[in-house]
Amino acid sequence: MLEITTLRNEKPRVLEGLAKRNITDADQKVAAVISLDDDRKRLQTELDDMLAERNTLSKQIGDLFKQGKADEAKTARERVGTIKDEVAKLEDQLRDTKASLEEQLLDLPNVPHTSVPAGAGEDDNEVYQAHEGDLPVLGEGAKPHWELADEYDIFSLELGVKLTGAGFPVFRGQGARLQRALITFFLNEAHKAGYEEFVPPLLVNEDSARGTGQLPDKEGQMYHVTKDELYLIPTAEVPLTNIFRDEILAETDFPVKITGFTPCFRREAGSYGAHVRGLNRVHQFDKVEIVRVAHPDKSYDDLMEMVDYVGGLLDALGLPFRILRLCGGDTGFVSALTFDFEVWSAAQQRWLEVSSVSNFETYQANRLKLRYRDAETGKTRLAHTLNGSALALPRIIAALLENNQTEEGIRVPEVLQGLLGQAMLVRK
RNA sequence: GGAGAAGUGGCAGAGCGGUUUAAUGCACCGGUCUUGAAAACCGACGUGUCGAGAGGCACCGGGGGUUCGAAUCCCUCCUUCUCCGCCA
Repeated sequence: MLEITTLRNEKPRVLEGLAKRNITDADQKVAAVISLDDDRKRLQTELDDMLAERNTLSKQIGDLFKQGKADEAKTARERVGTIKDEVAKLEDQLRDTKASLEEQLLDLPNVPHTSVPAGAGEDDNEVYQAHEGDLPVLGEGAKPHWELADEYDIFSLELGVKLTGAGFPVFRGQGARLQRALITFFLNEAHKAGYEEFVPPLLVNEDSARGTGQLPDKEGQMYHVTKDELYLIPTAEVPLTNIFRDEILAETDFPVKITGFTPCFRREAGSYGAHVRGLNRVHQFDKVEIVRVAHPDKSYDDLMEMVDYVGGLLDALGLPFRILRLCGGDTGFVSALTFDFEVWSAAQQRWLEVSSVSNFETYQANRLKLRYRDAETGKTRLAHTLNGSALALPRIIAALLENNQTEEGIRVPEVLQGLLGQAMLVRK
């Protein structure tokens, strides 16, 4: 959620930014928010004045009774009676105003960073860095990962259908161990890079889903356990970031760097066909996430550090990848700047997104009430939140299987060999 | 799942219808004293909101109600603790 003071004080920047998201009526929307906020202030002041008078009179009534002046007390009491009606009326108006204010504020996405290019969709994203090396060229008979999965007993989608439904892969044998090796590798690296590891709950309450912005907008994305009013997390970002909900940090607490491995659950009814075959898009997948809470002056340094870190992971795995700076039309609603990481999937001959690293500036923090105390002024200010996948497993596995297939078997990246206990995946 | 108790400022802990704008202690911060530190003393010491400011208003687990007036009474939900049951 954007801050109203930002809308008021930095309106040109806000409008310019929203234009990059192709929001045509941003001007009216911002004006409407400000006008509602004016109403809110006016109502608040009127209400406060009423309450102040009521408080004074109530105190007087007490005194008058003590002094035995019952008549005067009665007059005052009548006056309070009329105030009460006023108060009720004002409270209703204020509640309604606040509700529509919030509704309209939620309708505004984050203001993109100045470096975000304008653009309509994914075709307008900018290649920020290419780490492609020489894209691997596969020989005759190279197979996509879903065929390799059968041949090598890596995972089974059919079994997942039997147990649960479409989009729930069942990893087995060396595939299951490969998965575990990747998780361990990612967590070990995060630990080395100074991220504190958490094992968070996989179900969160409504407040948490609201805090990171999944609610009310993206309700359909999450599995909802209605009996207990809980949501299965679509990403570890939700529990990890909500750790800091309603917190006030000291400047000395920065930098906050945490990580966690969780399964992620996404309902998104995707399209069908080659795009979603195999592990390309599933309802449940494993991911290691890194989250940061940053000082506003430092958050973009932190973002670039995260980008370098994620790139390092892909280098270590020997996967060709590129980094995209998302354009305004493709940048997520709550993000100010997002870098997507895509690995080359050699058999499918296409790029697969494996990570998204974003700075949300104060957009999430405003929702979360995540603040820090400015050491100089002693005032509280909203902190910046950032997160990134490091990394999402299924597409990494897809690329590893495809890119590393040989006549003899599938080569395991060196950094995983010790964890897996084998240097090659072998046919069943 | 059943029975009982409790949720107050960073922590501890009073207050149980109107001198509470929440006592007091500890912690933290500033100062005096000191070569330095400790101790002692003085001061400041929650969050949000409206206001240029003075100051006002709201918040005592969440929500609702009673009352001229609620931290205090009532209802409801949540959480924690104790006991019982079930259980990896």
